[in-house]
Amino acid sequence: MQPHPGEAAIKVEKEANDFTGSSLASKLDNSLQEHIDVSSSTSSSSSSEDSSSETQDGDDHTNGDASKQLVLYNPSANGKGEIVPVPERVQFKRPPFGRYSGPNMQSRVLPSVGAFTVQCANCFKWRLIPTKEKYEEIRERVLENPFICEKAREWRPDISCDDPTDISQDGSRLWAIDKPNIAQPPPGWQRLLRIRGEGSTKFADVYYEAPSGKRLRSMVEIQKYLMEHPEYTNGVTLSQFSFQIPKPLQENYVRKRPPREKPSHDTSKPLEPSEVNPLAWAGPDNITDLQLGRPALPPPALEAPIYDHVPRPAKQARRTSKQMYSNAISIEHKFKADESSQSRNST
DNA sequence: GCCACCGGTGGC
DNA sequence: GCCACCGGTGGC
Repeated sequence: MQPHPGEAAIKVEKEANDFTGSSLASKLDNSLQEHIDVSSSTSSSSSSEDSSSETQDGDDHTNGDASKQLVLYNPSANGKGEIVPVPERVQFKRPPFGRYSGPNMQSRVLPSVGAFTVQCANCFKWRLIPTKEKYEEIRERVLENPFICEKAREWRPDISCDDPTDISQDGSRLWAIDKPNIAQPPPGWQRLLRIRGEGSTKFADVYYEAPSGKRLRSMVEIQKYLMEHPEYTNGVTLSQFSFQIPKPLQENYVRKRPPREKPSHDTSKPLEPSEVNPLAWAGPDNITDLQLGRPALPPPALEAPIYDHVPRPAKQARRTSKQMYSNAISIEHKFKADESSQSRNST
């Protein structure tokens, strides 16, 4: 398969009302959505906003009621007012598979999150956020304090809702919806998001890098670390950490878990025809919850489900007796977002 | 030996 | 289905 070269990415989007505290969700009926845009590789000069006809969907109202959305953006060098979406298209040659691409593949996979974007609550256009820090700051309060274009004046003096969107979901990137209101990491700490490759069992991983450089991957580890390092604990509390990961818009980006072992092979209840829903077969379950308020993406997503049996050659021996379902998509892109490389330059 | 990354489980 | 957690492993 050979997806289009310049389109390793996709936009991801979905309601954010599924983050744990559903309380929040309920309170904002206009689901906010954040997006994470991971630049993938490949060509395409993803100009910041090709409002080309391609997929005119990310821009404006990606979602009728989407009010705020965030996308991850890698500020690369500039980070000032200049917004270069997807700066580093690390020309990595798409490793066959993640890290198994051989010794010389530059740095593993791809860096990381390509851009941080937030959708204006008023005009619905996307505004690239210059730095991860700024993005985190905005994200921390999106719910109570929706983002609007005017706020971008902080780094782009003349920006307004009249300006075209900074970036559109043109299929050149992978988009993911971030969770709202995630606390900013404590001073000295970094919250890192690593996007996994397509077909993995999870979309991403969050790590916190402590002031000491130690990386922690769960609340349990954080807690333990804090206890063992009182020197970094000044006012740091667990509430400042969140391991919530964004959701990819691309359906099937993440491999689904096979149904759990049914305990009792239940045959007791014959299915009613209606339950079977003979028509259902046609319904690829994509689309489902991402109603973008528009016809659906021209889907790069459609090329996803390819059931070839090449489940990422990883730790093969690791399988239990369950089967291996693999809908490993032949991924075209193996990117990895990486914020760790981001330098702060906002303030 | 370390660690980044991936897989998978258990609980809800 | 999602989330939290963490074991294992390959690569360095």
